[in-house]
Amino acid sequence: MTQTEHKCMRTHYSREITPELNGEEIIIQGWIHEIRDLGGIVFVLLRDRDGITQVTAPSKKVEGELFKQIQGLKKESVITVRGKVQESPKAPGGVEIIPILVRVLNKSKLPLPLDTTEKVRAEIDTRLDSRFLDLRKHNVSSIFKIKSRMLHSVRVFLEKNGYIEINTPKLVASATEGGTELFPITYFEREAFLGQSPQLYKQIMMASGFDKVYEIAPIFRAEEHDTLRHLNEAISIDLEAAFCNHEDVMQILEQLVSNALKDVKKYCQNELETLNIDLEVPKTPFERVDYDDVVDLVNSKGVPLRHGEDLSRAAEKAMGEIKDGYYFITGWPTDIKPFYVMPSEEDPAKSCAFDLMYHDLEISSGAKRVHLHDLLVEKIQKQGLNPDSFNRYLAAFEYGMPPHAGWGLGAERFTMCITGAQNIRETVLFPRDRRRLTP
RNA sequence: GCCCUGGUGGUGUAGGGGCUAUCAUGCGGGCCUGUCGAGCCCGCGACUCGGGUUCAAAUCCCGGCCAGGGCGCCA
Repeated sequence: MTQTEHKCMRTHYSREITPELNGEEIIIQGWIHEIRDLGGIVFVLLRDRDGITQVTAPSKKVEGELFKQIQGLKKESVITVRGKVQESPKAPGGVEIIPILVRVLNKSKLPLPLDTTEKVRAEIDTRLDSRFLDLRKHNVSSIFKIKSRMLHSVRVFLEKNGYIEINTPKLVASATEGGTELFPITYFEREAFLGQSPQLYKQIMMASGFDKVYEIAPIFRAEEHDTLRHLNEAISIDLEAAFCNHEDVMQILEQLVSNALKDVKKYCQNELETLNIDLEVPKTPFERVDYDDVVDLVNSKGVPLRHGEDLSRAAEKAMGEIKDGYYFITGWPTDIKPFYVMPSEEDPAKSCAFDLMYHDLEISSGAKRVHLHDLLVEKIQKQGLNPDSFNRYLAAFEYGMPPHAGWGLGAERFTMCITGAQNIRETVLFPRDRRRLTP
């Protein structure tokens, strides 16, 4: 094989081959999905990233050497096929390729660690071990094409709305932010940690004059949770806006969600079809449910929830039974929210924090932040944390910090909502959970 | 971290003190000119690891590891 044969010679993807191309000579490239050798005629199903094309080799129409070569092909080998498009009602999709030349670019080891045709379903663990093979299945790759489009849509939407994309450090010194467990790492002669959230950094950016910022980046949480909706490494879509309150950023959030769904519906028709999903684009504004009412609603379902408690899993499920689609929970008690959340002016026991829910899943939480230095110090102390370890953060509040608000949206959880995935691991190429660190 | 369940060919499973360990798919070989979960024939390939009970353990008991489900935790 010469060097030039390595470059992409493909003229068409499977999806582009229509009966109108009848008689044309084309080149397709991909993997051998299946071979059906009937003796005098061989069917080779060639799979590329969007679809499958049938290559049909009748012994009468295909010369002896080539016919023999085709009979000897193996599953999941990578091949290039030059051939003539043949319109045929007997072929899947009404078209097939009569081969003129077949070149094997690389063979696959057999047997395969999992069945790419899904005659035998593999478990998620087996699939993740051989993720590259798992992703050859269109129903698996569709999830990631949708995730890609969603993230693209989010970026376009935020840029259009004047947001500046920022990058904050993932190697951090402080473990004093409170809350979640952090992953400790060695930073030369010191201990450092992997960032749990860009929260403090994006707030510091509010004192920079950028006004509106967002970041799409990984967050790391060392919690030993082992559920279908938690990861130890996830992608967070974070946003912070100055001269805004919680109502303003809730509006941005609901518009962003609705817009992303609209774009996915528009640009991912094939993927949605593959996944058998009829995507509904929700109308804005989303319903707002006050925390006080949530307590009553949950209790009315027979699930115990005391005022002042965070939602248990049972409480979330109860809400999922009552509410459909996307909705906000507002008016959270100040006591169960972090120090940087602004208490409500009318009733300081209530906060300006909100969660965005989809059925029984929390996909985003945000708030109007505390922008007053002294109040922030007071709140840090109240939570049993040491203000000294927040020096660099607090300094930003001493030289003209505007009022601001923001939120974080879990990219994987949002992808679950769009694709209907029941396991968050389905929405990450290489998930990191309590047990899995490879591949 | 807690509770429950499980670990059998490459994959997905049946069985549950003594069997030649079930079936499907796969893989290898053969037949077959319209397959599309192709079909038919022949063959290949497995009891998670360590200890214990027993004449005998894949099966029962204990522990490890791993997995599935649920919960907790998740500023």
